[in-house]
Amino acid sequence: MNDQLKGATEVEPSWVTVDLAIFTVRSERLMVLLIDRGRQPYLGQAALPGGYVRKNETLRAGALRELREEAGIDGSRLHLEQLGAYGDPPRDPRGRVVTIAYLALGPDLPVPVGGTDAEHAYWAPVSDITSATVRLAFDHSDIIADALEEVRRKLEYTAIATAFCGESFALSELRRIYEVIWGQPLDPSNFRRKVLNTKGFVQATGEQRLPPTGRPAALYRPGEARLLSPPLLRSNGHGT
Amino acid sequence: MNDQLKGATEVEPSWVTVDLAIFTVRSERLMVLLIDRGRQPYLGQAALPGGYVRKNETLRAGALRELREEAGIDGSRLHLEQLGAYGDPPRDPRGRVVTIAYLALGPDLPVPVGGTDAEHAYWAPVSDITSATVRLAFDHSDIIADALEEVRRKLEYTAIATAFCGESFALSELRRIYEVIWGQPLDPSNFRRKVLNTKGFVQATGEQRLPPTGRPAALYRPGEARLLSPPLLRSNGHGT
DNA sequence: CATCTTTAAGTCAATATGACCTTTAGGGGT
DNA sequence: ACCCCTAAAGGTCATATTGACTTAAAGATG
Repeated sequence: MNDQLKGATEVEPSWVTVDLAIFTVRSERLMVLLIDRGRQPYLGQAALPGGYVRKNETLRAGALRELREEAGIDGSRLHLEQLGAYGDPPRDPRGRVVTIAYLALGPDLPVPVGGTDAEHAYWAPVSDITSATVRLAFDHSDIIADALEEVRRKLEYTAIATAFCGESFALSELRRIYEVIWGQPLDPSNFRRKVLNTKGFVQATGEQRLPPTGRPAALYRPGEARLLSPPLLRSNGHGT
Repeated sequence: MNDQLKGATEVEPSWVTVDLAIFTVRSERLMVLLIDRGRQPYLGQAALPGGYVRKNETLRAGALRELREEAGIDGSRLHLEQLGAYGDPPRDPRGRVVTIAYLALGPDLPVPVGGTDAEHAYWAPVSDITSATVRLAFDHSDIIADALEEVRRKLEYTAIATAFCGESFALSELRRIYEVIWGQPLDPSNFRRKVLNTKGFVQATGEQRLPPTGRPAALYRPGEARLLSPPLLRSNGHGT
């Protein structure tokens, strides 16, 4: 935004991209959408979907476009927030590349269809990346690690967990989101009490759903609250 | 990071800058460091310090350099974190400008000396900007508003408040930080109990300080904890 | 209609919080 | 020396929240 140094010798033009960490919960695991790169560098290696920001396009619009183009996902119903900028030292003779990472959260999304290119898009367990089982292109492993930390913390003091659920959901589904992402079981009764006592977290639809077995569950939809106060904390301390 | 679209018609080179929202507490008010712009655009108007990121320089290093060059502040003792990327639609024929905003927090810093250019640097009350009393260049008012929100929230669940204090401080000084930034009084006794019972928040130095009047205050230094759990919440709800 | 499973609701001790009060340790004035 | 003022330090107590646990309710199955 400032132009004080424009034209100074050390200044160079840059390329700005957006990369997307798209999270969902599938089969009891937190998954992230990956693509296999169809070109250099890192040809054939797994990476986050993303691409160059176009002229006259806001960063957010670019993220939404990539979401659609590379993952075949309509972003209008997803939670989408900016994670931050990653601008490691240049590795391309054409100039520096700075990527703006976006975090997208959605309900158990359909297996993505192939993107615009011949790139294969698929869900991978986040644990495979954080445990370094899968090695990603660029610094995408770092981005996913940051995204995971962000999600874990935000589950505590915001209502984003509902972004992983569909239009309506049972409290046990919402609780499963927490359990999967935090990697720890929660007491069903205490969770229910906490969620229902937090004004605006969820809103009863009045409908019910029959589980495969057991008592019918009341259904809820996301409430208007964005922040939870007091927050829903993990039992053991999460810091020092 | 991704190169899928490099060379496509809609892609353009960009200019990457860093802008700094440097906060401190002076005379019972939260202040932000501003400069009066010495060139176009927005000549003469107030703006955040910042500038172009140089070749082979990390974003963080660029922020630290600008901190030193434009504000005369040694950033090694400040809290410095990335706030996010701001990439409004291009307004410059040479291409898009994306700025990476950084948030810096420090103790009552000396009145900054003039920067490298003839630009005048000075502290301005944040309230003057959020109340639109002072109009800033670019979208810097938005950045400051976001920074303020970030700081207010982080006071709750992190130990960043100590970043506003010096090497050692009395609990009343730490409390004043909260009161000034949250804009609400806190019960001294309850605040003390909370801070001292939160392991790792502060650490007693064993020394004392004589206030202008009243009983000597024990001094503390920042603890090792980065996160507070449970958090130190504002009394009234802060969102719905 | 007994049983299984899951949701829903209740109990109770431990902990944390908010509001408020008392004591302590200085300095200043008389 | 003594009293008063101020702010720090420490304590009380009712209330709210949490964690661990128990009990009741509503379906499906055989």
